[in-house]
Amino acid sequence: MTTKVVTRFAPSPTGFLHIGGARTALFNWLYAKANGGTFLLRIEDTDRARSSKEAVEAILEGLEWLGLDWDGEPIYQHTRAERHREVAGELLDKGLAYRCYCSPEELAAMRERARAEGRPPIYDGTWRDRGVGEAPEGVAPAIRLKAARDGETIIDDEVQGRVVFQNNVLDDLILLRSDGSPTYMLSVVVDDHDMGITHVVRGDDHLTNAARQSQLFEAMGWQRPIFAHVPLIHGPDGAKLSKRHGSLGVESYRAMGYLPAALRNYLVRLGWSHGDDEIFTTEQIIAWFDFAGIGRSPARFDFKKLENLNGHYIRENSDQSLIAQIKRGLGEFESDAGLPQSLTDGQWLQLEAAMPGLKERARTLVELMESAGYLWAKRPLTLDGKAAKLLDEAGRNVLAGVLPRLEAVNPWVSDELEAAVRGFAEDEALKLGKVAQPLRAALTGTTTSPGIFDVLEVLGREESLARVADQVARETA
RNA sequence: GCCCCCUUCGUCUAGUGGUUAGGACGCCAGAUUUUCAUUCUGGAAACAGGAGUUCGAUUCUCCUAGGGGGUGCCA
Repeated sequence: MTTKVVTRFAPSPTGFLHIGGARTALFNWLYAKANGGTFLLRIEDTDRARSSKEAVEAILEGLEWLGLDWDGEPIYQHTRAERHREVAGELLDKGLAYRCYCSPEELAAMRERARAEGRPPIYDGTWRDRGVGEAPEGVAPAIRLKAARDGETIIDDEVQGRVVFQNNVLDDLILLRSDGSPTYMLSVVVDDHDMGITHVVRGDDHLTNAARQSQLFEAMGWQRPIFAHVPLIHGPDGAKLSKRHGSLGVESYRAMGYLPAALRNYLVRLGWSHGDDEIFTTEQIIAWFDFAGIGRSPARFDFKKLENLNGHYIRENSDQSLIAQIKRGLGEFESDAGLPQSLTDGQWLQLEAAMPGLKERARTLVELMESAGYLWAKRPLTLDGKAAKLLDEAGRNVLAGVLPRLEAVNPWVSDELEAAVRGFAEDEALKLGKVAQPLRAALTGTTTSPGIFDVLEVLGREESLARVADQVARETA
C-alpha cells in the first residue's frame, strides 16, 4: 500500500519566515521531493487578528528565494472555517464532543487548584456529562472533544521514536470557541485529513499537540498521518532562538549577502547528517535526505559555519550567476561601508571582469561588494590609514619610478602589466611587494585587494594611470 | 508543579558492545604568496556524573544533574 507522499508547510502569518520555519519547510520540501511526492503550503490564519497580509507575503517571498517551490495554490485556513464547524457538529452529534459553559475565570481557577495539588493542570471535565438543561442562562458554550480519560496515546514519531502519553494528562481540547470560531487544534486535523497529508513534519514544540490531535483523528475515524517532529534550532547561548540572535527572517539573510544554496546546505546539515558529508548539491540532498538522519537534540545556530559554507558557494558559483544574484539583492544589502544602490551598465561589466579576483576573497555577497568598492571610487581616492602610511615619500618615489613603465605597457592586460612591474622591481632591486603595495594603495586606497595586475587591468589604462599619478603628484603639492 | 524530549571536541556532527573516538566550522602553528583571501600541511580540543548489565561500555538499563519544549476559548 504505497500511497503518494504529501507533505505540507503550515506557517501562521504573524511575522516573517524565520530560520526555524525555513528549515521545517526545507525538510518537508525535501521529503516530498525525495519520494516523488507533493509539497503543499497552508497558511494558518485562523487567528485573524494576529495574521497579516504582509506576513503572508514575507513568507511566500522567503520560500521563493530559498527555492522551495510548493505545489498548487497556497491554502488559506480561514476560508475553511465552515468545514471545520461541520466536523465539530458531527462530533457533537455522535456524542464525541460536548458543550462547555465554563468561564475563563473558572478555568483559570481550575488550573491553579490542580497545580497547587500537584496534578496535571487540565480541564477537569465539569461539563463532560451534564445535560443541556443545566446550561446557565445567556452563556455561549465552547465545544470540547470528549477525549479518552484512561489508557494512553502513542505517537510513533519518525524522529522522536515511540512517545507515550498517559491520556489522563491530556485535555478535553476545545474545538470551537464560544464565538463559534474553530481552534487551531481542530483546523489542523481537518485540513491535514482533507488535504490528504501523509507526513506531518514540524518543530518538536508540537509533539504534545500530536497526541491531542491524534485523539481527534481517532474520534473522526480518520487515519493519522505519519509524524516527524524535528528539534528546534537554538541560539548561540542554547536558549530558544529569538530575534536577538539568529531568528531573523530569511530576507535578513539575503540582506547579509547569503546565497540560497548555501543557506539550504547549512540548514539541512543543522540537525541532519549523512555520514561525514558537509557539502551537498541539491540533487544529493534530495537523494540522501531521510528522517533517520535527523538527530533528536536541538542544534545551535552558528554564523561562522554558515559564512564558511557561503564562501564556498560564492567561489563555486559562476561569475554570471553571482552577478545575477547581486542584481537581485543590491538594493537590500546591509553594509556599514555604504554600498551603491545601483550600478551603471559599465560598472556591471567592470564588476563582472573583476569577479574572479573578488569572489575568491568574499564570504558573503556584501563582503564581495564592499571589496569591489575600488571599482567605482572617485578620484582623487581617499586613503585609509594603512594605505596613507604606505604612500610616504619613499612609497611615492616608487610610484614615480614605475609610472613611466606602466605608461609604456601595451596592450593593457594583466600579463603585460605584470612583466612591466616585475621588470621595474628587478631593475631597482626591490622585492615585488615593495612595488605592489604602494600601487595597491594608490589604486584602491586600501592595503588589501585582489591581485594587483588584475586590478590594473580591470580599472583600465586611463583610470589606473590617473590614480597613480594622483599620488605621485601629491609629492610636489 | 505536571507531562514529554535531549546530553560525544567551543559549535554542527560520525559512531550503533571491543576504534589511537572520525569529519567539518572555529582556533593555533607552518608552507605557498605582490596584500588579503584561497589552497596545502600539522596541532590543541569531546563521550555530563553515578550505579548497574557484560569478559568488555561512548554505545544497553536505571538514577541524578543540566538543557529544551509543552502545559490557552495562540498557533
